[in-house]
Amino acid sequence: MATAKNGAAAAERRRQILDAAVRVFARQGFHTCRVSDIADEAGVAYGLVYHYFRSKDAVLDTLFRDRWSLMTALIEDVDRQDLPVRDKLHAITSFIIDSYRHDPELMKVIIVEVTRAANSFGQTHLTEIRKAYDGIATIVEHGQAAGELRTDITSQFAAMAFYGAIEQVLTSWIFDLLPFGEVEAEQAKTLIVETICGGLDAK
Amino acid sequence: MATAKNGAAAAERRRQILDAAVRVFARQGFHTCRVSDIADEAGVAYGLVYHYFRSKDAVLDTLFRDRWSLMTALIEDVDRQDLPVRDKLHAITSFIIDSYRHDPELMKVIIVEVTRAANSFGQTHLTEIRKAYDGIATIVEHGQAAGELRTDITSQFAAMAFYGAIEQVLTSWIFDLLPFGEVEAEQAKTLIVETICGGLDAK
DNA sequence: CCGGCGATTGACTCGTCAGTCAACGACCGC
DNA sequence: GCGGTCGTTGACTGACGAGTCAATCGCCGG
Repeated sequence: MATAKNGAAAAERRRQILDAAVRVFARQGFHTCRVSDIADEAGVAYGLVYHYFRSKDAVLDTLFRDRWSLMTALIEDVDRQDLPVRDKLHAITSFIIDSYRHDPELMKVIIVEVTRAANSFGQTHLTEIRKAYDGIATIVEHGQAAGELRTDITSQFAAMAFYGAIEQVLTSWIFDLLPFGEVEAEQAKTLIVETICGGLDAK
Repeated sequence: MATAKNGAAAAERRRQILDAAVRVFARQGFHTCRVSDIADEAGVAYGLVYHYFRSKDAVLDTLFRDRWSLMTALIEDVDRQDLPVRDKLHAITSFIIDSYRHDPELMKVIIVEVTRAANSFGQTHLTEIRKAYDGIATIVEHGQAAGELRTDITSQFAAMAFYGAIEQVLTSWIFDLLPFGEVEAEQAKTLIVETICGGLDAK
């Protein structure tokens, strides 16, 4: 029967395939890799991938959803706290950058294959992606209401600029356009918030 | 022989195919469309696409290079002028947004299929893309040297934040996350520069 | 008119994979 | 140790689409 042990083993196998998929997608890209590459990387038979996932797409869907839901949850959570806007935005930036530091391959896949691929996969997840933007916009609105942020820049717009800056920095790390390390990661957190809130103008 | 008339006719045919490709890529995406879709859209035979282009990739390459080279040229040109940094950044923002206003489908293709698809096509054009980032960074450096911009934010970083903000706004238009029109386009130009230079903080 | 050359056509080839499925194996309860 | 269930295997199929190429067209110079 489907005992707890069986369930755990199944979850482990599933994880094994997902982890392999992350490595393969990061290395070769979703479109360029074959399902057999994932199976080989995971050390399982081709058909087993289809035992755990409906299709190749479903594997990427799972990777994206599992991770993205954490982010939207965090955004909502942060907004509920009683903090200065800067701290809220810093918390979001930290979360994203730490996600990258912790698992660069997974973040590469999510950004390159989903978030930035709004034509193919992003289209499917547009609602979820939008949810993150909207959450950030809400935070900005609260900051505006509290008099912390200027009101002549719409919250939707500010959210796009903020998120766009973060994603561009991650992308520049992913493709080695800017150097990445512990130091750079910490600096980036401050710099992004500082740029967006403080602006580039000399004082 | 290859007379001037023949040459002109050939250029026209080539253009015809390129224009069709823009429409098809914008509608269906590069990976999802077939070469026959481009041929059908252009009203020519399948094989003719291969008479004018080495491969399907070459069509997209051409579209990207033709447009992107204009942008890097503009960036270099703007930097040579004696203007306040804000005006320089405004000029770049204007150019990109006007490009979108003038030919949204072409810009959609370039952003979605190349710039934001650094894994597949972007990889091929990484050098050209980088050239634009570097050009913006140079402008920031000159602004810093002139005392117009703060120096505690590195120019590379500032360039990423600036470009990232622009691209995110375009992306939000492309996928109908924000409304687009003449008014929004003009507002966006000011807002992007204002956000990046002035910052979101209330004064 | 004719010969020739480049433009144009579209049926065909050929490789590539996503997804299927029939068979095999390991484990468990009885 | 027997039967059954579910995890696992990997060869196979069917669809699809990029790129080829031999045949046709139409223009132009002689």
